[in-house]
Amino acid sequence: MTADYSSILEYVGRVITLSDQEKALFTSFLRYRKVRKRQYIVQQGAVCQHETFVVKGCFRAFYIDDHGKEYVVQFALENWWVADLRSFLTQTPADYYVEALENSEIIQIDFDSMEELYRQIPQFNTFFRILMQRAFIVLQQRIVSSYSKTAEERYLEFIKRYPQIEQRVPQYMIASYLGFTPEFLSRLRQQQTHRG
Amino acid sequence: MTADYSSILEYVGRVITLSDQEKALFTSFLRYRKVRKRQYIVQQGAVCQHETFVVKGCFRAFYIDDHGKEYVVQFALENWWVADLRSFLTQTPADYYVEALENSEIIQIDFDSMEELYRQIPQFNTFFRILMQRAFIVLQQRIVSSYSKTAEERYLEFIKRYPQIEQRVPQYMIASYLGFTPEFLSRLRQQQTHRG
DNA sequence: CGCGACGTTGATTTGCCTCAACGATTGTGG
DNA sequence: CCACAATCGTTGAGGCAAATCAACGTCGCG
Repeated sequence: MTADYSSILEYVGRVITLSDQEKALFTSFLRYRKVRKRQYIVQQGAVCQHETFVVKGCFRAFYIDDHGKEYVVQFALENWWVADLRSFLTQTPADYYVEALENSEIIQIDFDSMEELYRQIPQFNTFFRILMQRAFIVLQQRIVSSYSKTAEERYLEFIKRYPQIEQRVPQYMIASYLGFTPEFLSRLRQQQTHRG
Repeated sequence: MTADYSSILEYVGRVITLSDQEKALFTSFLRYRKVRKRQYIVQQGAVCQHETFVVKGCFRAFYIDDHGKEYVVQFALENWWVADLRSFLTQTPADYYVEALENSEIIQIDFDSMEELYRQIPQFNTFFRILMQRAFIVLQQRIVSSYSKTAEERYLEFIKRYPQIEQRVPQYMIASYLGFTPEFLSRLRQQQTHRG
């Protein structure tokens, strides 16, 4: 299999600057993988072993509650990161599943390599600090949204912000991500077409 | 005014190790302030100038929508950080207000000092990376909670997790933080006492 | 071709909201 | 030190957004 790290190097390079030597060291910690649709890369109850960078394809992280109901926590497309972060950082059993929604190609780094990476190239602290700050801001906005807006407003906001996702994942997962039922999303969409 | 930086140094020291010289440099970037109850340290529409560490007292960050309705985004008690992070990082107008709920004492660092701090003591990248990772995890759990649990469950979870907050802030702010109305919280509490 | 996954539609229910009125407490200025 | 206003919590009646449950259509895939 050809491990092409150009995408992640480009992505990292937009935030921090690495020498050729550092790039080589960085990629030596990485593992390139292909996973098939419906395959899980994290399982609820098992320790999340890797941080995952999506090169190609699509994933969802989701939670299953006591009643067996699914809640989509996050989608991850090209150039996004996905993991059960709490599980990864504390090396304890995961709360979420992470599942491939398409045949995908990913780049992974495990816990020990991550520690080593921070030690050998401290700039990655800066990189992930900035990444986490951005992710935090988005999550905060999502919470305010979920309390201050109607289901319809959140749906319109979503398809405007992530038009690519809408095309690629089943509607019931989008409904779950937005915090309502697939039936209700169906009705929203029907109203849309009758009006617009 | 006596600027006592021991609380923040202890807090930082739990995550990274600093030499005495670095501690001195760090505190030279900081500013100690007292603020009175009802005072705003961030205003919607104005650039958020500082990251704020709470030494003593209590704050809330909140959003006001087009209809004038308030949404509490975050509480901050002793040893917590608070800011409008997006506004601070991008130096653009804030979405949130941050208001003191008690007479408080805080430690602040402004944007330029923050940049300088990262440059002169790179370990602070590690510090804030870890801080943001933890905050991210908590926010993700809050989103799942808001979709998977009833108002009552979220309330019970909240008073169990943050018993100190319940004692110190008005109920209508807690209701807002949890995403429902003060009237509904009142009814929940009435049921509680009739049952327990 | 047949089955399972997904989306749609209808009827009914419910969790929580809105609006309004009313105590209780706190704080403040005369 | 009292009167008055403002703030906060409570309670009731009625309403609505979204959920639930169930049935049915359809498409893609083995």
